[in-house]
Amino acid sequence: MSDALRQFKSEIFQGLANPTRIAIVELLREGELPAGKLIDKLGIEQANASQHLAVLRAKQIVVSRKVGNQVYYSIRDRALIEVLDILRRYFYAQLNTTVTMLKEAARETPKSRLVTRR
Amino acid sequence: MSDALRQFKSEIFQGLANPTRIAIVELLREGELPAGKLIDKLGIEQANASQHLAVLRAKQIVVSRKVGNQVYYSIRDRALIEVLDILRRYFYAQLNTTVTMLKEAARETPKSRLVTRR
DNA sequence: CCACTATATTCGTTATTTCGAATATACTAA
DNA sequence: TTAGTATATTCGAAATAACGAATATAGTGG
Repeated sequence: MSDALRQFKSEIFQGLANPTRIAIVELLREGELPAGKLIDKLGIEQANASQHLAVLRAKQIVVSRKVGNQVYYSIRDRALIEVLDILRRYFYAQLNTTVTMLKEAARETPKSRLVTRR
Repeated sequence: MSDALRQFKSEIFQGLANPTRIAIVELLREGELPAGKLIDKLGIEQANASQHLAVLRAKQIVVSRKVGNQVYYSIRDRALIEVLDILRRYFYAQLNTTVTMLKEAARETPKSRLVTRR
């Protein structure tokens, strides 16, 4: 695969590599919202929200349009929602795996060993 | 959605937010490889590759198993490959959009204006 | 034991990200 | 014009990431 494509992918990931920005994308899942609404729901500083929105714009994850005084944001491509959905499933799959492993470990290992081991 | 899930997602994205690490994941797409093979194909410093592998392990993106002298890496969950595929399609979709927009702009705007604008 | 190979970790440096505070810009309404 | 609201940008500090050089660890075969 080309370097350009790898670069592009890593920039998308970088754009989403922050819990606040994920929250923003998820708030936009149902459609566009003005920046002010986002700030209210996120409960963070206005400047900070605006900075995160700038990152999302720079990485082409969202687009904005101005309406009078306000700026409406929306997700540029539904593919990104799909990505988040995949990761949600992935998260729960991993959770199950972890829990299963813990249960097995508990069954196989006498309690006394659990305490003193290593 | 829960904070924990958002945190988890952002950590996955952080894990993939680097072209070298994307290259690693793509090299592992067809199955496991020992670290040495990865280093050869990536053409980077051994220490650097090992550091990136440590990040991928920490974010639970890959798993490793030791066989004698070597450490074999593989992708923990195919879902991540799916994510990369979605982004590949997304990349080309965006490319098309951009090209189309450039073409339209060129048609609508006389050449003289393209030079002097702003 | 020693020497060798494969991989990981630590360290120091430089670059990037994140945040809040302050400031700037753009729009509306009077 | 001025005042007010919505949003963006700049600045400086603290935290985090990335890299190569050096070193450490674990495994294999004499």
